[in-house]
Amino acid sequence: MDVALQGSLFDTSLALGSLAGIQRTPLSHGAWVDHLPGWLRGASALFADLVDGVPWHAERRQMYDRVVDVPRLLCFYGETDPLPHPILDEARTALSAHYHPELKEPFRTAGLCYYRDGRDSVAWHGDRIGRGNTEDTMVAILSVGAARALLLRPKDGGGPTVRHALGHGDLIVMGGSCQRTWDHAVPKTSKPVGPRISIQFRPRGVR
DNA sequence: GGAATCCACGGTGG
DNA sequence: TCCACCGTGGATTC
Repeated sequence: MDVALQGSLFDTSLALGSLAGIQRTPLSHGAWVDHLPGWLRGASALFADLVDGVPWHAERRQMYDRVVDVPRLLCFYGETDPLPHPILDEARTALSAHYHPELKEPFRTAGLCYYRDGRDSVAWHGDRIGRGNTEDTMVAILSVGAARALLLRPKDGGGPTVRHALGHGDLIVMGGSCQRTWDHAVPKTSKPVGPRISIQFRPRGVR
């Protein structure tokens, strides 16, 4: 029996739901985005464990005439690193199975980002794997904590910006040519917003 | 007048 | 070697 059917007694327990309700948004150039709000129930427990349990790195970066703080905290888990929470192993396994065989190899790495408040952000980019790599790669993102906007727009400028709200326990998967032909960003916001952690699963490493 | 968008800037890693 | 990448702040547009 699906735990989700057992009723309110377990509403706050940490568990993954079914992936059956994923909504796919087709984009131009053969890109697509899948969205499943509230995939992870009890996400507050995961958020709290990650805040305390992950060895977050603050990075600095040379940008023109000065060194600036990267506007988020980071931690990367390579394919041989144990993930910081068992539910993340479950998520990675479930996602690898669900997206097979379109996903040609399983999700292996996990990149974690901690957006402390509305001043934290990530600029427009596509997740490339290596230089000059033209192979399409799928990225699955689990988002916990405060809701933030994920913006997507085509790299060639030929189309409108697409906006997704990333809420507590939501799953977003970018696939097809998305990393090659589209950029995405989490912009800063002046609205008061709490902290958010994203967990990005990929088949192989990106820092 | 605040929010959203665009642009220029250049050292660096792959 | 060489070029795409990345964050900020000012200008511009609503």
